[in-house]
Amino acid sequence: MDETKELLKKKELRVTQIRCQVLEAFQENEHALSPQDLQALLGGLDRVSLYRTLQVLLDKGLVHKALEKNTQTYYALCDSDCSDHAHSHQHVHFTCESCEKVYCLEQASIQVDTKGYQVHTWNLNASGLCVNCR
Amino acid sequence: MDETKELLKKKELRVTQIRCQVLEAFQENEHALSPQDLQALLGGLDRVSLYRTLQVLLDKGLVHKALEKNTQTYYALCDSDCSDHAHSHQHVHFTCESCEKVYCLEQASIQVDTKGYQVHTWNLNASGLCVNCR
DNA sequence: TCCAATTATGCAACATTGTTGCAAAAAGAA
DNA sequence: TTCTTTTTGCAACAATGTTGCATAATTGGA
Repeated sequence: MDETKELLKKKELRVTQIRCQVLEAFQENEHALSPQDLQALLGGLDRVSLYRTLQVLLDKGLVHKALEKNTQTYYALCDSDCSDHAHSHQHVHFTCESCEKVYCLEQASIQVDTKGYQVHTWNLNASGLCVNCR
Repeated sequence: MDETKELLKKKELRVTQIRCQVLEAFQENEHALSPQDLQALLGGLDRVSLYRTLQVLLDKGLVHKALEKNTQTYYALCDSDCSDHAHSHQHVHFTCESCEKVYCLEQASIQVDTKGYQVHTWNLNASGLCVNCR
């Protein structure tokens, strides 16, 4: 059985074409994707269905919002241990200044000191040159 | 002379009502403001003029983009040493989960390790409880 | 395999955010 | 004040995202 089908069934979601297509697009691209990227990649699929698909994948913890940049929202696959609604935390998202792609660096580490503000979650947006462009 | 007028003259910008109003709004609020916040605070000013005003203040290094969140962009005043176009870097932006305000923590410090990606600039978005809400 | 119940999709219409062109108004200098 | 330059405000447009609803697809059970 397809990997995407298993992912969906594990989350008690119906297996539909658009959900498989979207998940496959994420699996085939190491960088984060916006709805606009997905429309370009997958051909002329319905905007509304795409937004609703992303919302479902968000709700079930299959993807997370990587970055909002220039009125576009970028999404990336979650790690397998990402539980519903408690995700999108402690991520480093990296935007390459050369190829403009957004990468989700799950393994990065960080130390913060925030002067009296009680931090629950954080999200680091870095930019520079990615592994391919440097 | 008003503080806002001095700020504008220092940057060789004309002193206009909307620019003073916007700068004063930032000075009177310790948290970051979106165009929508500014419209609410300052009454029914023209949307286009507001966007153009923010763009000018951005270009001249008087404000920077603090955060894009839920299709809204939040802006905050720059420090006095913020030079044109070379700003919005190395900031920590903190969203309070209780009052929803976005704060710009200029003084925070951070240490990052980003596995082979060459970081030029970064921007940390943290959330939790702010000084007033905790 | 077919049926029925449930869920998802696609379309139209709408809402919000942001942009562009251009004429009228305001700011600054002489 | 007067003239030049810049800014504002309006209209129209563009892009992103949302809602309602009828149609189509998925899934579990006969």
